[in-house]
Amino acid sequence: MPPVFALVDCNNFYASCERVFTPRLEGQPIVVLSNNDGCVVARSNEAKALGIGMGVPEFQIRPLLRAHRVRVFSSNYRLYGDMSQRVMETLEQFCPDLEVYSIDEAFLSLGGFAQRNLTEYGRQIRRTVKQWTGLPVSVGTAETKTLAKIANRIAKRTPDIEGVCDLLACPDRDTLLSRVAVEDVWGIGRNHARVLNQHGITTALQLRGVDDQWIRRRMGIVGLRLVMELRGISCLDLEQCPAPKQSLTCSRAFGTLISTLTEMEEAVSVYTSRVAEKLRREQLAAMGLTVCLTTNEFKEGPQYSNALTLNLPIATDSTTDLIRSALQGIRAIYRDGYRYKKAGVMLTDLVPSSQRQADLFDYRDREKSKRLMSALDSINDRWGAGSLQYASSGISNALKTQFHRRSPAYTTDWDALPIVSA
DNA sequence: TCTGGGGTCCTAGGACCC
DNA sequence: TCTGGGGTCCTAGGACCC
Repeated sequence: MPPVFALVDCNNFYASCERVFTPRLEGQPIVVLSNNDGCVVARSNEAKALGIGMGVPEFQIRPLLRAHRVRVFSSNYRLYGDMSQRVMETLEQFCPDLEVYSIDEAFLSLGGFAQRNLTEYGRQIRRTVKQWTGLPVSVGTAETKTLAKIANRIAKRTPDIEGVCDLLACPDRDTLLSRVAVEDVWGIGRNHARVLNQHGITTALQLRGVDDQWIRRRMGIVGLRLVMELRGISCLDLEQCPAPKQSLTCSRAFGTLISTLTEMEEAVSVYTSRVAEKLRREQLAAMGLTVCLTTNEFKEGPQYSNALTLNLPIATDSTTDLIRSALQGIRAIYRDGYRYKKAGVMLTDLVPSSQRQADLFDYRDREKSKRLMSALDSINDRWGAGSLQYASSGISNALKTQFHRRSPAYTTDWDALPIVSA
């Protein structure tokens, strides 16, 4: 049975999530900003039409935002995460073979649905997701994941096909591929696009026709696989059970610059607590910990950035242990005389927490630590992140990430339920 | 004044071993 | 004093994704 993939992708996901709970914003330009209200991370179609680019710093487009009365939101990841889960649960009803590829997209394996009219099936998916979650999605189908991505892109950009494109049923595939720029192909980033353009390859159609040896030399095995996928030979399978995580990170830019070790220690302590929570949620323990810090690269003045990796004596998921190591690390690389913009903590060499190796010299009471951590997690889960925290995390507000324009947690907080009035 | 955060995979080169 | 080839593992850096 030849493979058939569908890619279902939410349109302008974060912006659409905001709109679901504020329907009068339908037709209005919306943007959603990153942490600290720094950059644009999502745009409604109306905002895109104003020429607002992805990743643009907010302060650069402030006059434009004001002139066109663009609605601006800080990012609200709890809301988006919850909405994402609802979309995925809806998709599962249509096809149990589903790979959640990112927060706003999923691949479905429709090999067994080949006799069906896939365009019609896609429309049904689209209608149902819209009805059950309020979110608009686009559907692209083809015989490989890479082509399904392209089909989805076509579905989004062609107004008269109602958000669904089945490339298998398109008689003029070559024409369609000739209209897709090579940098818009999944897996082609800025650098590869530049090299390909230099060799006269500017469209997906041209990329499909390149010489195997040439692409292997230029872009390695990844490039060759990509070209095969464009030719309709499936090389990327559906990955239903996500591979266990290899690393977990918490890093943030500060609300304001930091220039004391005490503040830096507080920040690192907070970030370590966050990443330790993630670690326990994944039921993993870490054997490696990396701390890093950096000054503001966009600013004049002395620059410094550094990172240090520590090997932990035993695999651990205890916030206490991890903070101790992280502080040791940050003290080693901290230098006076700089104004720091950002710091981060990464956990590596992750192992399942159930099969942690016991250490001969590990005399601490593991059970006690486990009970402490689960108490900590349930309190913070119930009362909000950071309700209970370590003294080393301090109480200073300077470090707080800023979200001046955040929408309520409509779906995950009883106090923030939207109010319907007659 | 103001520029995000969190991941994965591949490759080349060096160290080391037999 | 001369001299080979192959394998594995690790790391850093580059490229990509959302």
